[in-house]
Amino acid sequence: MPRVSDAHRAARREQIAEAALQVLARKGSDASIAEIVAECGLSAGAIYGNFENKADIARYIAGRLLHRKIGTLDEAVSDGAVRSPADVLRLFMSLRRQPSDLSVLLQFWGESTVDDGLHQIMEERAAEFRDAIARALRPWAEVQPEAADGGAEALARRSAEVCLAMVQGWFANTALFGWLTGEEFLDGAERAFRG
Amino acid sequence: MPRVSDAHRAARREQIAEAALQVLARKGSDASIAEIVAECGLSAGAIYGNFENKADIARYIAGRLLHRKIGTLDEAVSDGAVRSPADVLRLFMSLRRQPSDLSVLLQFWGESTVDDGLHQIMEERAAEFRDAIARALRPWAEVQPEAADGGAEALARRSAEVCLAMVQGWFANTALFGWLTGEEFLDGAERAFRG
DNA sequence: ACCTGAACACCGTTCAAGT
DNA sequence: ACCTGAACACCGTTCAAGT
Repeated sequence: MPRVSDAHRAARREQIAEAALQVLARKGSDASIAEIVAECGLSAGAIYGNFENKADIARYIAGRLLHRKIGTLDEAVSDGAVRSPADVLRLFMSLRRQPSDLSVLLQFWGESTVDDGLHQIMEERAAEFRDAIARALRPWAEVQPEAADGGAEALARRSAEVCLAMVQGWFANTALFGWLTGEEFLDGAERAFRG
Repeated sequence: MPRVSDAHRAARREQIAEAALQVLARKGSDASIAEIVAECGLSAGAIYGNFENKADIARYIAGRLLHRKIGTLDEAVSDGAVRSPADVLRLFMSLRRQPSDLSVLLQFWGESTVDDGLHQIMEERAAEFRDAIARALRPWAEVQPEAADGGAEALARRSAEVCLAMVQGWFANTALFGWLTGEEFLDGAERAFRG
């Protein structure tokens, strides 16, 4: 009878991950299992019955965190309107987002450079995110003069890679320094790269 | 006689920091004092005689790491030539740089969201870096039509903020995914934001 | 004055004993 | 079947004893 057990297990994992996310946002790499135990109301043993180890909890959270962001973007551009890279970024940056999520995302970037399992998850999610942006840019790419020879897909993809890198920059800059709103960043980029 | 002692102390700190940088690049947050001890050839006690604690070593390394990058940029633009934001970024990205430094920098970003002392160092260095870019952009800003009414300094500063955020994005994207060379990123940005 | 390394408190992980 | 929490190995930090 794995039905009940699976649902129970999924709920427990979610309960533990939610608690761990809170503690990570507060303490970062100083987050201890003892604190996660206190936050989720279970025991140390229960955590290790549901996750392989501490790094495994981070991997689970990373997958969920990025998945939500991507879904929200896909939904917002599903009307198929013509949107320039700046338009798509403006749309994405205007979506509601928790500042503490940004902190945890930056912690995951740092961990990724050293934890192969986490790195693989980040790469998968980044590829999904890039593809979502490329889909959103497709109508715009079709009407660009330099893509007349059938290169619209390549242009959309390359532009999506650039957009993703810019989102990363805006995330890092916002989480660390808070110098620029999304508007200011994009307006500034348009002025600086106008040509 | 603090002369000999100070020089000795500075050399010891450098020796320990250099060893810690190697271990951080390999192990990230799993780096242990025992490994740093093995790498630098001293004892645990010697480390705590020269640094307050493990986080203090990271702060010391962070200060040095970013300081070198800024100095190199300042030197490269000291001729005062007119350079657009894309030119300045192209110049900076072409400067030699260790990939392992990028990994450690990303780890520091993650830690910064949770370690106030490290965060303060990152903010100071980022402000220096932004000011260096703004100085490099000043000749360009002077000849922009929209800055005719004396707003050249404000334009240079705002553009420098945008450039720094883009460098952050390129660092993160390169360290994590390696999708784009500096050239491809800048060319793509010019095409995407041409207007 | 500076260094060593055993000692201490704490953390991640396990597993025998409970329900 | 799942949970508990004491027990273990290991890590960051200290400090008495060495030179």
